[in-house]
Amino acid sequence: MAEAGEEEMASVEASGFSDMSDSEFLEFLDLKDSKESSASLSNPSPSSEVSEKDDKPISLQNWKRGLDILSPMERFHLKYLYVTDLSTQNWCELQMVYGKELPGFLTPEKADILDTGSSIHLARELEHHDLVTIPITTKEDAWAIKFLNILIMIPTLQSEGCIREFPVFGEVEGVFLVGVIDELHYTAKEELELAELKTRKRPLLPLDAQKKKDCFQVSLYKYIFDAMVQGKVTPASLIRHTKLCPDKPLGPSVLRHAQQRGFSVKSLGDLMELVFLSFTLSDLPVIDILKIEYIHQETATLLGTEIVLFEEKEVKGKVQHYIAYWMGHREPQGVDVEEAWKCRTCDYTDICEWKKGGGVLSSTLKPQAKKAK
DNA sequence: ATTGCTGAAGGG
Repeated sequence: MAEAGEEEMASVEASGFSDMSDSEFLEFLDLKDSKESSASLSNPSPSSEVSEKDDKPISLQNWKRGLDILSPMERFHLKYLYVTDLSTQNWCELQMVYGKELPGFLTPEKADILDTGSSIHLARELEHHDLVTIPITTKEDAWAIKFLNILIMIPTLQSEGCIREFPVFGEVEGVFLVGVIDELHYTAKEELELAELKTRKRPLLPLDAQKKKDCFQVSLYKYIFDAMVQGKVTPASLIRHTKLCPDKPLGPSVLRHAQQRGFSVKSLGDLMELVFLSFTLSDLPVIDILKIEYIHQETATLLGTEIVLFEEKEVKGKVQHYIAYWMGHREPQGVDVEEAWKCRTCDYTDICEWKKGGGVLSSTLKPQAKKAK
């Protein structure tokens, strides 16, 4: 697309996962699982290999499935969550679950609003730096690009004072979270400020519920970012959660690009170490200020600004509650009655079992959550 | 493959 000039920073974009839509696995009632389990139950061979090791024999895994229903993390085949998974969970947990089960199920009107929002964000990003498209084939390549972006962006923040679309990741309350910070910059008072832009279809201030969700989102970013600069996010933790292969060869286009940027790396593991060092040795502060700006999509008028008070214990408590669902320790919940107005604009209102049950999950919806031990 | 895999965020 565009080449990087001398002072210009080019953020790198990966391409190559375009076939993802094929894997729209609809495991709504997961009939397949019950079949498998009965088959493997009649084939018991547990005594010899029943161990607490990571490498459980396949038969044991199936056997376990039959007795115990999978947690949502397992059922959706997820190794990690996005920050926005948790913030949409804050809006309505059940809506988020339906969104995972029926991906791409949105009214055209809503999709339009989202698209407009994306375009505005992209335009802002392009004001700041160019994008370079790099073909990739593996997830290791994709993460390598993410790491290269970080390696370029940290010094840029320190020298130019502003970066956009900064990737963050780390373990939070036992689950690995991945996200992208809209903007980081230093203020006149040398404070590090996170700025999140939210665009709105109608020129109105957001409701409290909207603000609450957005505040939670930026709080999560700070939570993760701070952990990164404090050296708490290690390559080992990253590898354990994402199951990335640090020694798998990187694609030629990725290697070429890394060299172009002056990084003499040969593997993903090398890049991880560099990123870890860059985070811990760059004198990056923790985030001082969390700011959200709401603008009108059509006119770009500023509708309001929120400065978010970061309350670590509260954020932590919320995350624990949300993660409990993902780990299968509790059932998903819909909104409280006083927030039932949210159902009016929900795309899943017709099928929602919470709504039908008037505030309890009807038993027909899904497998019961796994009991907490 | 008796299996595997993930641009994140995009608003309400």
